[in-house]
Amino acid sequence: MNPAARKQLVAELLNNAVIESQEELVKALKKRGVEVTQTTASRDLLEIGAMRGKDSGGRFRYILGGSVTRPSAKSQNLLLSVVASGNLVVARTPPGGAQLLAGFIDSAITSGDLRSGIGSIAGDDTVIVVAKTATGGNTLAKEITALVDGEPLKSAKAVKGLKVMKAANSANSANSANSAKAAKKRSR
Amino acid sequence: MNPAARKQLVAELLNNAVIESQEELVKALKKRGVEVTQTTASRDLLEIGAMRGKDSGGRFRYILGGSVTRPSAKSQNLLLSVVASGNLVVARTPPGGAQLLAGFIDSAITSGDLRSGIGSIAGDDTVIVVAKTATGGNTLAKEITALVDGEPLKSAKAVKGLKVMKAANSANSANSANSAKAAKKRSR
DNA sequence: GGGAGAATTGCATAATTATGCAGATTGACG
DNA sequence: CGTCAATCTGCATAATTATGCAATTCTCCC
Repeated sequence: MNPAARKQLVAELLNNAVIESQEELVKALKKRGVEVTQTTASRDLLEIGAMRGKDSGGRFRYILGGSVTRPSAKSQNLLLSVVASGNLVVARTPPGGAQLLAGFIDSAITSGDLRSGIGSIAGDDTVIVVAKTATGGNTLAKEITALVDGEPLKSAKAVKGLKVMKAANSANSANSANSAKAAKKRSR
Repeated sequence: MNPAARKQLVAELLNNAVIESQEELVKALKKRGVEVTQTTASRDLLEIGAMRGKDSGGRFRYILGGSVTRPSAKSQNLLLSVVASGNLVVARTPPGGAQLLAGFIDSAITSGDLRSGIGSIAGDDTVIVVAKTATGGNTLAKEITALVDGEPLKSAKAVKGLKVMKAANSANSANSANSAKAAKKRSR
């Protein structure tokens, strides 16, 4: 059997069965009439981008990972998804991109480009934006999407009396410490 | 150093640097004042669901896995309490464990295991999870509890007011202070 | 305070995976 | 057909990772 076809078979096996080790892969291949050693199994797995880890059941397993690379440039794919619920919007970013997006959103709020938002708080890859009204999440989500997509939402009218939300006045001490850390990172 | 905090640090390292081997992880941790052996590094990586493979450049690399692999939150006592308020859920973890739990929750949301949640945000020992519907906090709290641990945790009960997060007791406060100090050293 | 039991960690080592090297196989070309 | 170059494969072994076990530390709880 030629190597390309064998790799294809390995990929199918990984998707349709639990392969816990290379020795197990060797056996699975043998059962299908393909005899190779652990050496070749190792090479095949590396070449098709398989990865090994433990699944939810605590067992080892090889899987075919997607892209191994993590985005480092946060300019293009900064906003991965936007979902609204009630007065909140949850925006997703690549790991580490939340602070940047939050700053962008805060800036838009201050400038009046995001009229229905009153502030945001960022973690590592998630930003929560608070809408002005109790049911304003949907509208806000659309505004954020449009804004990041480059739609000009320009408005010279500043929102009055609104301020970037800080959790420092929260009743919870631990949470305020967390938020303080996040806020510090957002210096601009 | 607290194991949960160390695991969070490991997760950050994996996201922000190329870690090619466990020995390299040991060195990276040492540079940040955390001294452990390869044994502990191996266990940490398995418990946070890291996987090893080759990236596009042909180098080995550990990454945090996606849907197939997930952290064993239960065995780590990662989830201390869950309370709901309106469309929000507040989950508490040991100091430094919030990022880890949030990753676990986000993974569950992405994979569809947490259907009533849309996203989470983490501080140091607190995670806020947003429910899909305006009153979905209660349901979400139950789902989170069931997901992390087959049986309900102690006092995983929803409350109505916003004063849901009780301040940590004295012992925990000390730990939180230490953890906050450690967190300050971390770059992100 | 102090004892019981759980959790954490490192050592030594088992288990597993990766790789240098040499031989085998294939395909192109004169 | 013979030769060369490239690819593929397995063996032996290096490199790396996982784990049993005992020692230590932490957590309750009385």
